[in-house]
Amino acid sequence: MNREDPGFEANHNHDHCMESALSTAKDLCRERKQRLTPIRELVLKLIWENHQPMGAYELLPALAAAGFNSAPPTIYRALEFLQEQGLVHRIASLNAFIGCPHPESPHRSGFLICSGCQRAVELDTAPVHRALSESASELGFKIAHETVEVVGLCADCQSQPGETADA
Amino acid sequence: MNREDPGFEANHNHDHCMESALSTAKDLCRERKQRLTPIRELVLKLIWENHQPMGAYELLPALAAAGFNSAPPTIYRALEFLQEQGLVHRIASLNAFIGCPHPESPHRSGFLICSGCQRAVELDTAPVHRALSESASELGFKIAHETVEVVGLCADCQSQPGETADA
DNA sequence: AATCGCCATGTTATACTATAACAAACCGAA
DNA sequence: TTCGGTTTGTTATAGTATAACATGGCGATT
Ligand SMILES: [Zn+2]
Ligand SMILES: [Zn+2]
Ligand SMILES: [Zn+2]
Ligand SMILES: [Zn+2]
Repeated sequence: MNREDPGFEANHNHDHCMESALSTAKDLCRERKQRLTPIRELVLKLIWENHQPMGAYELLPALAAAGFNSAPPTIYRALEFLQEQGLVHRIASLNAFIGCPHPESPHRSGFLICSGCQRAVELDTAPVHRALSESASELGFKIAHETVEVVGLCADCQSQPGETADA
Repeated sequence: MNREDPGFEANHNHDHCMESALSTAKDLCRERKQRLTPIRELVLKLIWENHQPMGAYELLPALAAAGFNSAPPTIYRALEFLQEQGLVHRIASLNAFIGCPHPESPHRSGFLICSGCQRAVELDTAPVHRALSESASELGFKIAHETVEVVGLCADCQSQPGETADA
């Protein structure tokens, strides 16, 4: 546990990062008496391998290649399970799914999404949540769920020529 | 201009609210030399009439009823125009569109969405933006666009029996 | 070990959301 | 009036997600 979130750093140890996420997932599912079946584990692995938001249909070919059925319900069921366990999050503005770097406890999620390199990192949403809570409570609104997805350019991509900060 | 944003108040003057939005839209388009054609105006009217986020395909029948072609491109083109002019916003987490209460100038948008009555109100996102900017700048991330969509229960719906704050 | 029931997966079909591509009509400026 | 760009019509298709029911595997209980 307590893995590092590599953020937008391109040169972190990908393999370690992924293995660590999978191992944490196994531990958590065992603790919770949930079944991390081969399909579910494979989907989680694929998401971490790519290390960027992945569309459901992008994942299907790899499922087929691994010998599983690859009709849409297969992948959506796996994604549903992984989301319920907090192992992946859905990014609504991209129709895509990404691994959660700290699935041990449920939490509000928010993302910075780089339009240059397509990577996304999970934000600490506490400050955003405080701001939202304040606005909401003025209206007597009771928050149940927050979607916070910010598109822009990461530090690396800002220094690449040709990248502009358009969404 | 300077219309009131009725927020979650159920008993505001709907007709006035809608007429005002349409009249503002006409003014803005004239100023900008953009053409608020009958289809575009009708789509905007339908969105304001319902006064809640509307899916593209929910709007199509009314287009057909008004004698227009009602194939999907018709509605998406109108919505694209209205978004470009800032007259409507898209809510990604709902795949839906809603009228903007202050389209005079471009702005970041954010929404509180009531899961009880399906209404949505546009937030003042300045405080949220400050919080996001701070988090982003720590990572050297340059923000281009923010999606902020908060689901919960409005004050009215909290007092209705049977409503819970689940998203 | 056998049984039972639940959960997971397979399979087919379909709903829902959005865009591509090209033709025809319209509209406004020169 | 003519021209050229914009808007709309039309057909087709891409992309995202779920319904519904059958089948199979796994694990708890006996
Ligand atoms: Zn997370
Ligand atoms: Zn980047
Ligand atoms: Zn707005
Ligand atoms: Zn409400």
